[in-house]
Order: sequence, then C-alpha cells, then structure tokens
Amino acid sequence: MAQYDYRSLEKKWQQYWDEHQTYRAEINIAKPKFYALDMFPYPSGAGLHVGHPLGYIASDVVARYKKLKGFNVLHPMGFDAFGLPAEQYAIQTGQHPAITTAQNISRYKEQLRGFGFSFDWDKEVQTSDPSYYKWTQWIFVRLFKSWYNNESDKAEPIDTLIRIFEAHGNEKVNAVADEDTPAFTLAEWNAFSEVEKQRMLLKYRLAYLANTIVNWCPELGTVLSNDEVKDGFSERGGFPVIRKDMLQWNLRITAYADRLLSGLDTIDWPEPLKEMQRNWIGKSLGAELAFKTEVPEASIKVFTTRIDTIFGVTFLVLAPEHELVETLTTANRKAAVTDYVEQAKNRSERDRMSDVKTISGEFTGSYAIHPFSGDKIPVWVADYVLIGYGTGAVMAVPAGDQRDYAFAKHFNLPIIPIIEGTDVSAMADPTKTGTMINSGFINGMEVKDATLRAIEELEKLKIGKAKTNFRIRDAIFGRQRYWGEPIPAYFDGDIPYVLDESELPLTLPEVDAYKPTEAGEPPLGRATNWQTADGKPYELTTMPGWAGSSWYFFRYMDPHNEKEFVSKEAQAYWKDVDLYIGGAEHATGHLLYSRFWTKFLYDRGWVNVDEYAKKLINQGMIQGISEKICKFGRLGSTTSKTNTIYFQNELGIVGPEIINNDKNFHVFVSYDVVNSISRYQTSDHYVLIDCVTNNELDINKYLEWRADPEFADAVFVTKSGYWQNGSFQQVINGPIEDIFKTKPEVEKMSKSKYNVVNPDDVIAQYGADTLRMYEMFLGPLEQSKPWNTNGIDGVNKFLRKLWRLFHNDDDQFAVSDAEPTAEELKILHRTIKKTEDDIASQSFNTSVSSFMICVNELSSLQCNKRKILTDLVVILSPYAPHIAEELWQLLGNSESVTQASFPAFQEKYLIEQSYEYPISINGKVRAKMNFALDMPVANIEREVLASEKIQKWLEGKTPKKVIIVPKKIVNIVI
RNA sequence: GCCAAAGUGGCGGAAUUGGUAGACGCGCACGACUCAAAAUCGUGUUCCUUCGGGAGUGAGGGUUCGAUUCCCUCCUUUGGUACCA
Repeated sequence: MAQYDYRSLEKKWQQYWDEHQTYRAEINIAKPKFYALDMFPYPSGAGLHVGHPLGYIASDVVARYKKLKGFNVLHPMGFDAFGLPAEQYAIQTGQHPAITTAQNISRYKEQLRGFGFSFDWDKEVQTSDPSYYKWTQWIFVRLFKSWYNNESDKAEPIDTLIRIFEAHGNEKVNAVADEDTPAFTLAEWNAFSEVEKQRMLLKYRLAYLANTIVNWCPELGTVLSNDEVKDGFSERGGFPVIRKDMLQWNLRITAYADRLLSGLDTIDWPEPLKEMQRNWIGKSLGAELAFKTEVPEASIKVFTTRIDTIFGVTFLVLAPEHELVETLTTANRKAAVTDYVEQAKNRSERDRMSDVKTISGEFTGSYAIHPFSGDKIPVWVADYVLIGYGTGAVMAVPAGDQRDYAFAKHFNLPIIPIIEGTDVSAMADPTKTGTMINSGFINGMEVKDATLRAIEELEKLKIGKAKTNFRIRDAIFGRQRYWGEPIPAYFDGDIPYVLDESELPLTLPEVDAYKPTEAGEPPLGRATNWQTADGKPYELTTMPGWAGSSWYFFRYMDPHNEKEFVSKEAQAYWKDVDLYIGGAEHATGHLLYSRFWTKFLYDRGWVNVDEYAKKLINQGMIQGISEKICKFGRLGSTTSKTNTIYFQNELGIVGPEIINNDKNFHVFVSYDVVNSISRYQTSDHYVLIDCVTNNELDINKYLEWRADPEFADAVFVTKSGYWQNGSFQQVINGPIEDIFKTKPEVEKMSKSKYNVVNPDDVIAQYGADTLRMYEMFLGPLEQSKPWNTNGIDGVNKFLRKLWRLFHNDDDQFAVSDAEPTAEELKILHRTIKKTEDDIASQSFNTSVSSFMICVNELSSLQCNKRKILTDLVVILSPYAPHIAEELWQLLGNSESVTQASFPAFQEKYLIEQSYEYPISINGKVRAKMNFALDMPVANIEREVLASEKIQKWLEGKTPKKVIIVPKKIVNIVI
C-alpha cells in the first residue's frame, strides 16, 4: 500500500483496536486517572447525523491525548435507551420497543465504530437493560427510604426519623417535608395506626406520592416535566399540554435547592449554563406572612420580597386554584367567582401565556385585615397569580409592582405611594431605595432598615417571618407509559410500599398493547399478574426519561457489578468525571437531576463526591442547511420587472411561448425572480440537499428524486426563460441565465427537512480521520454552526500531504535517519507546544491549523527525518488516529501508537536569537528592525532613532517619548 | 420585558496579559507540469488608491503612545426564561 488509502487503512486499525482491546480501562493505582465522558445518546431510528459526533470527537481527542500523557483513561459510551419514539412506534406497529431499541443501538454502534473512537465498549451501559435499571430502581427505593434532615443538612435513613418520632414526636424535627405536615406529639405518634404512620412518613420521604398539578398531555397520554414543555406544547410531537391535578410520584429535589445552588461555585461549568440553573432554582429572599380574614379559620399566607412595602397593600389576590377561594367567596359573588375559576382552570398553559395582557379577575366579596394598620383589604381572585409559585397568593402593592398597578387601575382599586419622591400617576415604581412614607411605624426609614424592622414586627406578632423561597418544584417522577423503568412499589390499600432490594429488578411485564387501558390506566395496567406474591398491586407508572441518565456516569466505573451499583474501589479510583462534553439543552433537565442524585448518593455514603463532573463543556449544535424552492399557487397576469416572462392565467401558464399548454402543471420559480412576482401566492418546499450545489437546483436530479409523474411537465422559471420537458427555453433577448436558484436556510438537521448529512457518506468519501479533523477545524467547539462541506478538501489534502512526507516520489516508504536541523526542530517543537496549549484550552480548531502549518513547512523543507516524523505522528494521533497508527507501524514500531508517550517540547529549540520589532510612530507602524533579544533597551532606542528611515518619518521633530515593549513593539511618540 | 453569549474579508474562522488585524482552510485569479484531465506545486487575494499612501474588526463616543481586546450609549443576531410576587 503506497498511496494514502484510508478505506482499507481505517478498517484495518479499527479491527486491530477491537482485537487487542486497545482501549480497555482497568483500575491501576500506580497511574493517575482521567475520566472523559460524553452525554450518551438516545438511539433514534434515524441514526447519527454529522452533528452528533462533534462532542464525541472532542472528548476522544482529549482522551487519547491524556493517555499519551501517561493517564489511565476511562472513556466509555452507552445508550439512554428508554424513550418516547420507540414507544410511539410500538403503539403503531405492535413491535416491542426493546426490539426497535436493540436495532437502533446496533446501528449506532456500527456508525460510532467508523469514527475510530477510543471507547472502552466493555464499559457500555444501556439504561433499558434490567441489570442496569435494577440499580436505578435501587436508588429509587433508597430515596423512598430517606428523609432530609435540615439540622445535619443532608439526607438520612428514614429509620432515624422513625426513632425520633418514637422518642419525641415531630415537634423538634427540622426536616424538609410537605407543606401541610401537622405537628404531633410522642403520644399522638404512638396512637397512630400503621396506615396513619405510613401516611405521615410519606410527607417526609425523598420519593413520595402526592397530589400535584402536572403538565398533562392528552395526545401522548402522559405527564410531562417542565423542561419537556415548550410554550405550552410538548417538546416531542408538539401536542398541546394542559394542567391537571393528579396523584403522582415526586422526588423532593427542593430539599437540595440550596446545595444545588452553592455547588455551582465549586465546578468548572460554562457560566451561561450555571446561570440557567440558578434561574431555574430561583432563590429569592423575602418574608412570609399571614393575613387574617373575616372567616376565623381562613388566614391567607403570602410571600413577598418587598415586605417594606407592606403599608402599600391595597388588596390581596388568590390564584384561581387556591384552596381558600371557595371559603372566602361570599354568597352574592359565588356565581361570578365560580365561573371565573372554572374558566381559568380549563385554559391551557398556552392560552394563559399568549394572553398575558388581558387583565381579568373577580372580587371574592371577602376582606382581609391589614396586620399593622387594621384596614379592611379586599380579597380578589385572578389568574396572574400562579398557584405553583410561593403560596399561591400575593399581597398587591400597586405603587411598587407593575402587574398590581395595572390590576388596580383596571378595577379601580386604591394606589398608595409608599416611597418618598416616587411618581405613581402613570405606572408603578419598583425602586428599592428611598425613604418610606404613608407607612406607619416604618415611616421615615430607608428601604433596607424598613425591611428588617417589618420582619422583626411580624415575628413579634407571630404572623410571619423571613423566608427564602425557591422557584424550583419537586420533580414529578412518573410517566403513564410502558417503555421505562417500572417503579418498584406496590400498594396496600392506598399506602405505597417499596420492594425489598432482593426483589429487584422488577422487570417490565409483557403487555398485549403499548397504549393505555380502556379504563385510562397506564399500559402496565394491561399486564396480567402485575402484583406481589401475596396479591398486592404494583405501581402502574414507569420512571421518567431522566431516571437512568441521572447516575450512569457512576455505573461506567463498574458496569458488571451485580452486588452494588458501583464498587467502593472503582468509585474511589475513578472518583468523578474530569471532562464532560454535551449539549446545553440539558441545562435544567439531566444536568440538574444528575447533580441532585449525586448529592443524595453522597449524603448516604455510597459515593464520595457530591459533584460528579468537575468540568463541563457544551458543544454547539451542528445545524443543517436546508434548501427550499418556491412554488406558485395562483397565477394571474403581470410582467415581472426584470424580464419579459408573462404569467397568464389561473392554470399556471407561464409565458406567451407556452400559452398553448392548457394542462394544470407545477410551476416553480427561481429565487432570484421571486421578488418581482411576490404578490402571488407562493409556497416554499424543501428539496433534498443532494439536488443542490451552491444554491443552484439540479433540475434533473430533483425530478429523479421526486419520481412522480405529476412533475413530468413541471416548469422551472429562471431569469431569462423556463425549463420544461428536459430542455431550456429562452424567452427574452440577452444573456441566457438558466440558473434556478434555491433558498438556503440554517436549521436543525431533520428528516422532514431533507437536510440530514449522514457521516457514513462523508467517511466513505473522505475517511474518518478527515471527518474527525474537519469537525474540529470547523470552528470553536462551543459554537453552533451550520454543516458545510466546503472546506473538507483542505483537511483531506493535509492528510495526503502528511502521508507524502513519509514517502518518496515512487510512493515507497522512505525516511531518513539523518539528524534534524535546528529549523526542523523548531517547527516540530513549536507545534508540540501549540498542541498542548490548545488541548488545555479546548481550541481544537487552531490546533488543526497548526498541524497544517507544520506539515506545509516540513514538506517545503523536504524534511523526511525519522526523528521529526516520529514525534509528529504521536502528536497527531489524537486527531487522526488511523493514519497515525499506520505511519507509526511503517516507522517500525510494533506496538500501537496509543502506547507511545506525548513528546515534551523543549524550550531550547524555541528560543529566538533576535526579534523583528515593528517600529511605530504615534501608533502607526512605519518600519521594521531586527535586534538581538539581549540588546539593552537604551541601545535599541539609540539605533532606531539613528536609522535613516525613521529620521525621514520624524521630519526633524524630537520624539516626546519612546516606548519599547520587549518582543512586541517600539513606539515613538512625537 | 429580563438574563446570557456573540457581531472581524466572498465564506468558515485566527489574533497570550491592550502591541504588525485578517493566521489556517475554502473559494477565486494567474502560472508550472500534462496531448489532455485529475492530482500536485508555485504566486496573488480586506477595501480604496494618482502606487506616495489612505480607510478598516456592527454604529457612535471615551481611556491610551497604541483598542478586535478595556469603559459608556445604541443597533442587530442567537440561546435561555417569564404574569416568579
């Protein structure tokens, strides 16, 4: 093999790596570890497109580099195999989702193999495998058997809570629990029945069952988490989502809100992503207080961040779903309020959001009592108050809050200014500084002091206290679906119990269909015998999609362990992820939940880290460029401005030349003439990207792709004529322009847009090494960019050039054993240094550039020195492993290049003897002069000023100042 | 609306702490080799220019001997998020 034949070469080495298990990672105490992790994919039926592997390539480069640097590298891959598409497919076809999933996984693995990744496939995990989800269920069981102790600020076994109850009741317990948890004494606890005890414990468990308002998607027949809902529609499928009150499994992630927030400061994650998580957690400091009403047992709790504005309260507002709405509504307001509440409840998320400007609400007829002034304050119900945030009720301060202001204006409620100098005649003033007025005992105070004083007073009167509120809600942990991990719980009456560890995994039962039962139960309701040995029914919902992905990074460390989810030894050695690469779209989903699970596992002592990923990089998305053509809908008669084509009538007859064609046929118009006829109805249609080059449609290819007789007579109108029946007709005088323009658009790659670029095709044409290097070369990793094959030839050319460095004109391998020259060493060591720096800062694109420069320079020096080329192959191998292996072998090495060590750059080759200084005068570069590096600054100055050229520029003036920055510049100021 | 990131040739994109803007690649043009093509190699390529030079990193202003880089105002794009009290 003499030419660079990537096809056979890449196949050969991929096989070699498999056979020799080159990338097997075993615990080795003697070596430092490095854990490079990719977000594992959901194996969709469409296979990989060129965008998916971008992050994998980057992590592979780092993994291979770290290995060369002497690290023991764990670089695993697996599959997030439970998911909706496989289930939807199963519902339609009756094929078991496990079969579809297995097929997709094997296709994915085949595709991934083609890239030459250094994955250790022995570590593979699949979340849908019972030997994996056994441990997902195990963690769920542990969550159920844990509570959150605010005193120790961590999760503890539920037994410790029971012991406290048995000794003291719950009066001294400081735990995270349901809002409605009542206080009870030791005596009361002991008097509880077993059912009552269990019901009470459920209020403390980290996995619990509760009535929750959920995002219900009727089309999908399941609930969705907040991050699965976009603008009131389901993320997958785009079906409408409504709010519904349901009994649901939840995880008490709110217990960890503060630690999830503070933990962000300890990890090296992208700042925008951290910010997203901070916003999602939404910590706000304020106060909670209760307003008494005329009904003795009904006091309204509100949360506010502006307790200083308490004297500006002129009304209270309840969310329509608020439990006190019914109690507080007076008889004469009943009809109106009930009507309003009904209407608000039935509105979908979408309606509510698109309609934020309409002000609506109803007066309940009741009044609350202002805690300080004793004034009567009307209580309203309005849907601008959300039941899901704070207490579901607000104290309205029209002077300080724009929404309250608008509401007050609309319903003619009073507005009391409470900060001196603010103007509330036209809008609210949310200023947070100034002196309080109209404010009773806090009059004359600054806002800051007023806040403290008001809280003090609330606490004294025992009607309120300072409170931290979080936006984050507990995570709903159940889906009414088949294809997920069964929740390992059963019911005795209405009390849930979890299975014992020894009974796991609770495997998915066979069902006759994958859709809900007639009675509307989840698909698991179809399973026969879905119950414990003594006949207690199992839970029918399965876990949400994010369950399996919340801890997989630990399983990779020890995937075959049947006794533990990860052994103590494996976890102690691999510890945490050193580099995690994946998309930012998981910011408030997977990346938050997995941090939560890690902290829980840490609290209970099963892992020894409370953050699992030290460093995270979000790779950008590679988008596709879709191409559209313009089709005419309705035709009339006009002359376009730029040419003489006539559009005659309704039938789609294009010009006088083809007026005799009275058939109804398709007319497409080139995009460079569309504007001149834009008053007609046109529509855009996607075109398979293969039919388009440089925004020009290949009409024959297009018709071939459509393969539809209806298109046989289609007319394609261009600037100077039209194309029909295989030939082009010119209809105007002048130069022929038969170019049919398409309109490109950068969008997400998707089947329906015909813009998917399959990596298999690119690999077949250029090879995996070219594709790997090209994806790295395309631009910064974090940035999203459209896929564009325009530059791929350049990378391929580079690899061929590299190959030729090792071969003579007759394509025979030929390297020289002569000693390298200083210049050659300089080129090599500069490249080594650059490669190291670039990998440290993840600037993979400039690294590829530096290789190109290196090879260009070496080949112009005709350098084929063994000593240079050996090191060059090693530093290139993380990017282009196949060609590197081949050249490494040709150089006479018996082991794989992955066994080599990364050459250290030597400063001595890089030291410059002299430096060419740009000489600038008042900031403009006017000349260049060479000086030895050790030349004193004073001497440089003297020589510069003495030079003729500079003298000319100075025009006889004396410089005010001469600035010399070593190895940078000489600047003369006149 | 709020939060975040980003605006540099025909294109993708470079530019350590402020120090020769446009590296590297694509594209384009010309040339060499060839009967020819492919491949390869070489030269040029921000714009304007009277060939002296001038302008130039979204717009405007500021700090500086010197600004793509720092500060202020504005514009545009892309993500995220929202009656969050």
